[in-house]
Amino acid sequence: MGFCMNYWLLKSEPEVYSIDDLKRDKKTFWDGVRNYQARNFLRDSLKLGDMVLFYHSNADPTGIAGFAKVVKEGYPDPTATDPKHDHFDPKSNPDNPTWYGVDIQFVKKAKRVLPLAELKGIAGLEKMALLQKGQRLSVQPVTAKEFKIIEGLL
DNA sequence: GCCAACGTTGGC
DNA sequence: GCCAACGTTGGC
Repeated sequence: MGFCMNYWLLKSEPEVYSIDDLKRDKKTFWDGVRNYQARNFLRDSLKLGDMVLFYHSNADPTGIAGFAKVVKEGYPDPTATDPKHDHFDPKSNPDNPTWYGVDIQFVKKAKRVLPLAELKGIAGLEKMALLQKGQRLSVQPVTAKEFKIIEGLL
């Protein structure tokens, strides 16, 4: 760890699950991702100790609300095969899981939500995945440089 | 609530 | 394999 730590951005609608919910729970299973590209990151790329920017989408304001870290690497998402669950996927097979999640732990709340509109104007973030046109992925890589710029503002 | 940008589905 | 129709995401 440390050596090859990576950084990520996870989006959540705060009305569904906010940074305050994570603060209360201390730790949560990041479930419900049903997009293959995001799934690949969760299953293959998020590693123990990686840092996470917790992003509030569909919110007022939308933006970076806090920090978390990965405390358990990808494992199958049981909500995908639970017919009673909102995130049930009738096509997924419990013997060959399609959908994965990770456990994240609360690190800290941002002093203030850093709004998307403000991120767009910060030097050094021009290439950030979040700011690229049409970027809707709910799990995105962040570079060390981008992470440090944002950390320095919060 | 609107709608652009994507992703997925399914007929052919 | 193409692509139109449909569903979802998410900023505004």
